[in-house]
Amino acid sequence: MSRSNPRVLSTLERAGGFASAQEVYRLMQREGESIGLTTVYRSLQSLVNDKIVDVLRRDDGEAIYRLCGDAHHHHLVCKGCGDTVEIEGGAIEKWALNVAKDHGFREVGHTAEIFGLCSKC
Amino acid sequence: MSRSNPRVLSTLERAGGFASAQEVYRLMQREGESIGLTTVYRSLQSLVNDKIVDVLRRDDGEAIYRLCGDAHHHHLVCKGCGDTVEIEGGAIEKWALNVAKDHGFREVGHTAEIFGLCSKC
DNA sequence: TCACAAATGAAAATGATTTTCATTTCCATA
DNA sequence: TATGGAAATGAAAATCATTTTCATTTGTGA
Ligand SMILES: [Zn+2]
Ligand SMILES: [Zn+2]
Ligand SMILES: [Zn+2]
Ligand SMILES: [Zn+2]
Repeated sequence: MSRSNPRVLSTLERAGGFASAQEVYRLMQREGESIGLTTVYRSLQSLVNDKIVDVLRRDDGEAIYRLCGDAHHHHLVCKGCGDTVEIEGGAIEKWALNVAKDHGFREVGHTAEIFGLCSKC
Repeated sequence: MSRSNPRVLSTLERAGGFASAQEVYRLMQREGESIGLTTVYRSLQSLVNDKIVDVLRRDDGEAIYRLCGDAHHHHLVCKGCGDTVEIEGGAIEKWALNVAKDHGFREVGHTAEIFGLCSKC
């Protein structure tokens, strides 16, 4: 296993929220950083192993990474215009933990998203 | 949009639990059915559109499909072995509705999934 | 300086999924 | 029954994220 290239972590921080390996790579290129795609993948994997970043999957299957420390939140998305509101998890956080615990699961995570039509649509 | 080939649904039933498109295809081949991989993919997509099957992602990103009861529910999935527990929404249903209403949204829906490591993993 | 391990990245390989497109199957209507 | 167009089919090619290979570079301690 190789160690993570610090510039990858720094770029993921700067990206804010979730970013895929490809996006991190493109972002670094755009900023003139010289790095190989392979190193981006290896670094992100390493950061996941070290539990410094979280990894999820987009609907299309692409892996997306995010700093674990980032404030956890969810989204309320308008199906019409795409407007998005960041919302606190609130009740759902406890619900997810309780359900998981009831079934003997550990290292628990969750995803949740609300969608509908906003007042303008 | 094409309609689902009924043999695909029948095979997915027989598979029990989750199966990927590739697995459904291999299973049909092994049973001597003549079908193209493309048709398997198209049929599964169509079944998802019609909400007859659920689709999730394995940790490696491969899409897996499964027959889904009509009742609205959520899933608790083991990241290790893929075991899945169907769970009632409970608290999350109200949470989603309330959050949406607070922001003036209507025609509200939501997605939620819990994942972790089961007691056997 | 030397030797050796770790890091790097270009290019090829992998593997799931999608797209293309020519062919076949259905089906309604004349 | 014949026929024309729509829908379904599937083989092959294309796509695209991710992994693997492997030769080269870099870092580090003796
Ligand atoms: Zn809107
Ligand atoms: Zn949450
Ligand atoms: Zn498990
Ligand atoms: Zn629900």
